[in-house]
Amino acid sequence: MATNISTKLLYAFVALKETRHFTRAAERCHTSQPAFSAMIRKLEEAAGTRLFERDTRNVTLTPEGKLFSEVARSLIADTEAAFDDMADYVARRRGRVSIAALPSLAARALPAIIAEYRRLYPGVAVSLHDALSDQCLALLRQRKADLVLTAPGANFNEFDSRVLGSDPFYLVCRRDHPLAKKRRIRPGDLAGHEIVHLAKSSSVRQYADILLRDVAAVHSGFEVEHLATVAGLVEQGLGVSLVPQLTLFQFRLLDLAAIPLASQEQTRPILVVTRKDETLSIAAQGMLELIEKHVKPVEE
Amino acid sequence: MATNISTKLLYAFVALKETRHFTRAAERCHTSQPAFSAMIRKLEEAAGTRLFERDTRNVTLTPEGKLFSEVARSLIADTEAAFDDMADYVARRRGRVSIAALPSLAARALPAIIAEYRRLYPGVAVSLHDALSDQCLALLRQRKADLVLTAPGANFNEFDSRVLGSDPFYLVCRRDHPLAKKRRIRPGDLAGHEIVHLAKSSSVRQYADILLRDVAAVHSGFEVEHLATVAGLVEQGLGVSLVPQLTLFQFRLLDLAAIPLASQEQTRPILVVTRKDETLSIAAQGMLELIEKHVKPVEE
DNA sequence: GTCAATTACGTTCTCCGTAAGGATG
DNA sequence: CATCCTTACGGAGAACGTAATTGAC
Repeated sequence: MATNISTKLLYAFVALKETRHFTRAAERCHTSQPAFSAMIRKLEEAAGTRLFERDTRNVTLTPEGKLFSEVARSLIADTEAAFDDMADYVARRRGRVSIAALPSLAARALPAIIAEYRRLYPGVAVSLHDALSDQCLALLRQRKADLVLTAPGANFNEFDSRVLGSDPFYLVCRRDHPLAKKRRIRPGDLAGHEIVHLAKSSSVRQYADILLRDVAAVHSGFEVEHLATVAGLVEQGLGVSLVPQLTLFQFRLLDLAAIPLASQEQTRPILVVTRKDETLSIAAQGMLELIEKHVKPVEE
Repeated sequence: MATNISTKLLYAFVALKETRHFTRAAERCHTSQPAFSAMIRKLEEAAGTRLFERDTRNVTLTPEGKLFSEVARSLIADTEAAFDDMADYVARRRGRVSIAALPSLAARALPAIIAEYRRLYPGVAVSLHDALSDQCLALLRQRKADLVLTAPGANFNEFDSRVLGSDPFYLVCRRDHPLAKKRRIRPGDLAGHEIVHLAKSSSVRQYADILLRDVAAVHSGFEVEHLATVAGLVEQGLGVSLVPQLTLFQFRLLDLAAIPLASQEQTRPILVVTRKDETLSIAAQGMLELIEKHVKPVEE
């Protein structure tokens, strides 16, 4: 029933239709003339009727050949379009990639990566969501994001995740603060100091809380949403804060001191999270490679 | 460049997409599982990328596979539609055939043939033009007719023509006319009788003129367009006429006498005329076969 | 007699099926 | 350890190219 038709036969048909000459059509198809005859014969068998009327002198389309002629053109065009499209996606001349990332990553690390990506693959549409971890994962679940950059949290079993790098914590304080003179900070050093906190929903806060678990720090009473606000409060001497390296740009703007924590274990891992058992699109793979290229050197 | 893609590969793709299982998809394609794997591999090579992500447990579409999936469906559908259409034309479930014929043929012989054709092939659109010979040939030239039934005339070299049968001439007259008692008429018998003529543009007239070339017949002064008018005039005793057998029905309606001419050579050949070096459509071939089946027995 | 499509025929190559291999849960 | 996709391999059939044949002008 389902006769097997190959594009080769369609190309042969079009070549013969246009040349009206077996020998020349065979040349155009890079094949010998008898082989070409066989292809036409095979196509005619599939069609169930002669498509060309021919003798040794003339080759003309039959009425059925004329009917087939119109459709053959569009079959070829559609097939070529399909594979050309596919080649565009493979070459990242077309496509789409959507990233969701923590605000700290979205603001600082990602823009340069995205800029390079767009330079390499201008045809691919890139979208970026900056959101807190839970919302990033929700976007991933809803397929509104392909890649998520975040720090570890609860319920990551649902996804695939890989460590991209780790983001060490720093103490930030005024340059005239007593702790500003230290080269390294241990959590215990913070005992008795007022701490400006981010909201509990932020991943930075969750890691900071772990760091401060056994420390008698004084809560400043400030618990704000944005790092820029933390920076403003710290600059006014209203407290110090613990933030990851990737957010330091916010504090450097105000000429605050940033001192690394002594313990290297006290870092916030940065993960790339994807949906489980699903392949990244080629566009997204390219983005991931670029992210790894940029982030890895920062870590080591 | 032009990669050769066969429908077989597209069917394999769809089968695997729907079953998500190589072994079952292979069964659906009536092939062994390794052969099926090879087909998928070949399609992926043509696409330039993996279309399925698979391990021993799961088979899922890649993002590129999803893209291809949509287009594969329509490629298959278009190809099937093309060949199904062709099968319809071959089986004369669809198509078109246009006949142009002399009025005498169109009125009497053809309706029954066309009726049978429509019964056999109800899907084929049949059109019929009744016109004089020159106009029939003009329709053929303009491709508004596929088949012409007419009598020989000038400039038939432009076309292909075949004799279908021959239409012997009859004398028609009132039953009380002196000639009505004869069993056979020779042209000479008409000497002195008034003749009712068709217009000179008709093929009947042209053959009648040849028959009367050497006869001192009296022109009645009537030269009319339609056979029905000839019949009316003859019925009123205003003359006799010479007409081919196929037109006699017009005269029998009025209970007139019709006597065959003695000389069998004095017949009007009936030709089927087609365009030179062009194939008849399958629909038209069927019509021609039916015409030959009906006309041949009349002749012999 | 020449040009061109078809047929004949031997070779090559692709495709297929069986059987073994390997990965995964 | 059972499932199932892949690789290996040998054989069958298709496709191809060269050469001979047929046919039309």
